[in-house]
Amino acid sequence: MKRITIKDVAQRAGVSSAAVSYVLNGREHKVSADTLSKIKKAIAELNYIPDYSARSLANNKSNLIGVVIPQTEDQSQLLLENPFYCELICGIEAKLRQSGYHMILSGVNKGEGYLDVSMQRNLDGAIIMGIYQESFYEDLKKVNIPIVLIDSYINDNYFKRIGIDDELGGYMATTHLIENGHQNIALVTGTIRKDGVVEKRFLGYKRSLKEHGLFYNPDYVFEGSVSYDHGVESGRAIASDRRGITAVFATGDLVAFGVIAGLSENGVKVPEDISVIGFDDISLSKMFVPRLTTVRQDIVTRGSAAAQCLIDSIEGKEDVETELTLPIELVVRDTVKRI
Amino acid sequence: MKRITIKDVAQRAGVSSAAVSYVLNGREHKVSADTLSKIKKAIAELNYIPDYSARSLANNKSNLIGVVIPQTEDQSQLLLENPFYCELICGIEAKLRQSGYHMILSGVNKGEGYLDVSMQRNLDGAIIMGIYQESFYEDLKKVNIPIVLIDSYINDNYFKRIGIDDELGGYMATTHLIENGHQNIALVTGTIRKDGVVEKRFLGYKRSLKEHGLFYNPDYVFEGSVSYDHGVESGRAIASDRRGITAVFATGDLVAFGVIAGLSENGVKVPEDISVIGFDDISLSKMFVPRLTTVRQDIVTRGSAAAQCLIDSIEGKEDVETELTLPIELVVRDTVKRI
DNA sequence: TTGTAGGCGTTATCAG
DNA sequence: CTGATAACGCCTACAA
Repeated sequence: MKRITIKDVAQRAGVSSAAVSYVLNGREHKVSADTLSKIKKAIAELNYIPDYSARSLANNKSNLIGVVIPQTEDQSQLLLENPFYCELICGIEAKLRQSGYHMILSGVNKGEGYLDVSMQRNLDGAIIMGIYQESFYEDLKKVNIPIVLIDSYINDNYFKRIGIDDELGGYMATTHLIENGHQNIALVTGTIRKDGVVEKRFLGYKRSLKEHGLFYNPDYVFEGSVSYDHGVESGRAIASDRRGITAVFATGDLVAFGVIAGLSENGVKVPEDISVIGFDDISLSKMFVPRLTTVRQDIVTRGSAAAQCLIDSIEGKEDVETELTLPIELVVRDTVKRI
Repeated sequence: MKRITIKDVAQRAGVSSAAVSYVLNGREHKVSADTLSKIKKAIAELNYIPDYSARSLANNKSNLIGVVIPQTEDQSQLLLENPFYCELICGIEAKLRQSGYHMILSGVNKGEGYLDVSMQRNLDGAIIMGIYQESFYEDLKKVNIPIVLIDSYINDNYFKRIGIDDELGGYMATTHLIENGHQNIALVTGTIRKDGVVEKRFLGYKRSLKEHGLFYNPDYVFEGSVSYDHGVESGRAIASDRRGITAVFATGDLVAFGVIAGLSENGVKVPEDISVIGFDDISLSKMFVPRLTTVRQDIVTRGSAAAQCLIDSIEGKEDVETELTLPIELVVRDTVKRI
C-alpha cells in the first residue's frame, strides 16, 4: 500500500501542502471555507493517514508515552504477574488512547537507564512505576519531558506523583487488626527501601503499634519480595513457629494470598487460627476464597489519573498538581477474626 | 538537553556524516580502521543517541511492534483482568526488547480498525490477540507488514499463527472428566464464535462425548463471556438446578474460578459435589484453593514464540513457519473427583 | 488567503 | 574509502 502523503492530498484538492497541513492541525481559520471543504474531501477520498515519524521529526512531538514497569530479577520479564500493574496499565492505556497518544510499554534492562528510549523515541512523557536507583532519575530529568511517578516517594519537584497515603494505609490495616483484639502482628512485605511505598506502609504499621501501646518486634517482620512466593514462604515459617502471632499484615494482596496458602498448607486456618489483612484490593481479591480483608485503592482510577496528569503537563495546562493523593479505604471481608 | 545529531558526531570525529551512518548500521567494513575508531570515540564522548523517528522516515523501519489485545465491551479497557493476556505480554515484551524492538500496546476502538495505527507509526509488524470481524483482517493485510495472530483460526496464509490444538485440549479435558466417571458434563464458556479458540474447545468437548457414547445436551452449555463473572453466574445456575450435572468443563481458568465461586456460594462443594476442570493454567491456578485441574499451555513461551516468529519475518529469515502449534498437557490437581 | 522553501535527523546513492 | 546530496513526510516562517 503506497503511502498517501500530504502532497497527494494537496494535489488532489488543487491547493498547496501548507493549506492541508493547516487543516490537519486545526488551524482551519487560516483557510477559506471553500479550500477547507476541498481538502476535507480529498483527505477522505484518498484515505490519508499522517506519518507520525515525520511529524515527530518536524515537531518534536511524538504522541508517544513511555510506561515502565518493574520486572523480575532473573528473567527480565515484566512484573505483570502482579495484577496491580495490570490494572494500572488498563487505566493508563484507556486514557492515553482516548486522548490520542500511544503507549510504549517496557521494562528497563538491568544496568541501563531509560534515557536512551526517551531520546530515541522522542517520548512526549513517561510514567514510571516502581523505584530505581538515583542515577535513573537524574538521567530522566536530563531528557526534560514531563514524568509521572507511581509508587515512589522521591522528593523532587521535577516529577509529578500520583500516590496514596501509604503510611496511613499501613496504619489503618494494623489498627484494624488491633481493634479486633490482635496484639502479636506479623508484617510480611517486600524489600523495605527508602522512599518506597513499602517503607511507608511499614512506618504506618509501627506507628499504629506504638499508639496502641504495643511493642514493635523485628522478629515479626518477614521482608522479601512483593510476590506470592514470598508470601507462601512466610506463611510456612509462621505456621511452623507461631511465636504467638495471631495476625498478619501483608503489604500487598498477592503476598497475602501467598501467606494464606503457606498457612493452610500446614493446617493453619484463616481466619480461624490466624487473621490476615492485605493491601491494594486487586480485582482478584474478590475472587479469592476466603474473601480478603484489605486496604482498598482504586488502581484503575489511579492509572487514568496518572495518564491525565501527564497529558495535562504535556499540553501545557497551567494548574497541573505536582502531587495527587488518591483516597483509600478499609474493606472488611472474611479474613480477619475478632479475638 | 539539546539533541546530538549524527552531524555533531561527524564533525567531532572530523569525518562525514555518511561515515558515521555506516558504522551506526554495522557496515563498518566500508570504513577504515582509523576513521572507525575516531567515530566510535566521538559517539561515546558525545553520548550520541539516534533518533528513531528520523530513521523511520528515511528507512521505513521503525523497530516498533504493535500488540493488540481485546478489551471490555463497556469501558474500552484492556482485558488485562485476564492473566492469560498478561502472561502473553510478558513473553512478548521480553523477547522484543532483547531484540531491539519496542512494543506499542493497545486495544482497538470499537468500530475502528488497526490500519491507522499501523500506518501512523510505521509499524514493522504486529501481534494480534483475540478475534475480530473480517474487515479488520482485510485492512491489516493492506498495510503489508508481517502479522502474527494469537487465538485465531482465520484461514489465511498471509498471517502467521502461534497456537495450540484447542480442539484436542477440549477433548482432553472432557475425556479426563469422563474417565473419572462423569457423564453429565456442563460446558461453561465464552461466546462460541466461528474461527475462535472457544469454538475448537467446544468441538473437542463434543467429540469426546460422542466417542464415549454420551449424548451432547445443549442445555448443559452455558455460553457467555470469557470472564470470572460469567463463571459465577453459571455456577449459581448450576447450583440451583443441578439437572444431574456432576462436572463442569470451563474453557478458561478464570471462568473456572468463577464457577467454583458460584457453586460454593450456594453450598455446592468442589470437587466433592461437582468436579471442575479449566483451561490455560494461568499462574493464578497454582495459588487458588482448591488447586485447579486444568489443561496447561505455556503462555509466556507462547508470547515469546510469537515475538520471535514476527521478528524472523521482519528480518527476512527464510524458514519462518507460518503456523506453529505449541504442546499442551493435562495438569491433574484437586478439582476433579472420581465418581 | 495561499504558496514557496527550508529544515527536522537519518539513510542511501553516486561521484570523487 | 570518503563525502556531498537528495530523498523520507511534515511543519512553519515568510513571502506573495
